[in-house]
Amino acid sequence: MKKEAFVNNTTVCKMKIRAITDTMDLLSGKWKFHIIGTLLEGQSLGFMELQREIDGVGAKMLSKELKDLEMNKLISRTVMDTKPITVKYALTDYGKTLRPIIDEIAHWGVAYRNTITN
Amino acid sequence: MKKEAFVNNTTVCKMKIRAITDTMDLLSGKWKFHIIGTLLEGQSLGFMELQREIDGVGAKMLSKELKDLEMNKLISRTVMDTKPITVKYALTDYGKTLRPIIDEIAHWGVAYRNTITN
DNA sequence: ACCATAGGTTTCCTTTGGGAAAGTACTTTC
DNA sequence: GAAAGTACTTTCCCAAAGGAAACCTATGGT
Repeated sequence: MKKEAFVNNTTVCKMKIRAITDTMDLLSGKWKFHIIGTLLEGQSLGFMELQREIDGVGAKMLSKELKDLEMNKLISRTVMDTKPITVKYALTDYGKTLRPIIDEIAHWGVAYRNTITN
Repeated sequence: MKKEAFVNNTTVCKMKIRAITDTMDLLSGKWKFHIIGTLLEGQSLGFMELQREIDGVGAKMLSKELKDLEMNKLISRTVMDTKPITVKYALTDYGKTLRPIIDEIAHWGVAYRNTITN
């Protein structure tokens, strides 16, 4: 008798696994959590503002990650009719639903730091 | 006057950003969420069991990710005195504290799928 | 002897991620 | 008219991630 998966073999678990994969696909990369985290605090920020806020990010990566997030409808990109031209990035209502995830992760990270430093 | 970061420049925000970085460092890689998610369901599993449960993971990556997680005290590795030798992996109490994160991510992923398919 | 099982490690290879710097285009300020 | 600011894109390059397959040790079954 050949052995097969059993724990993850229920419909519920398969859904859960797929859900985790889906979410992490959207949020993969070094900067997405930082961008979303920053936009959760800052409401609406320009490109250069974001680059200043997010320590270490280069223009290329920021540009690319913003595009990814925009494609997935998590953030909006609005070109303002100002001189010089400015662009503002903000979370969509949909993107804002990520707050619980970000908060859980931040919360865990704080607790983690307290644990290892004691 | 040189422009500087302001949104992320408070002590609270710096802590939050660092916390997110910390957490994601521990959980980076393609398989860690899957391993933890599976162990949250399965309690205690052997190497081959994990490989069967986690669709697509190769022995090398599984081995490496398990080592990473063990080093960070998120899982335990126990060699059993059986013949043939077996090893069981389980979440530590500390690793179990990741459940809210995993659950939030899974929950969001399910909602996400419902959104895009409508 | 031969195969299957458990639990890996090692080698080789390809793909992806990511950074630095330069280039584009337009506008305002000195 | 030169510099500097906004908002990128493009190119070039390197390092890290990840997969496939072979290999290793050991035991038990037929």
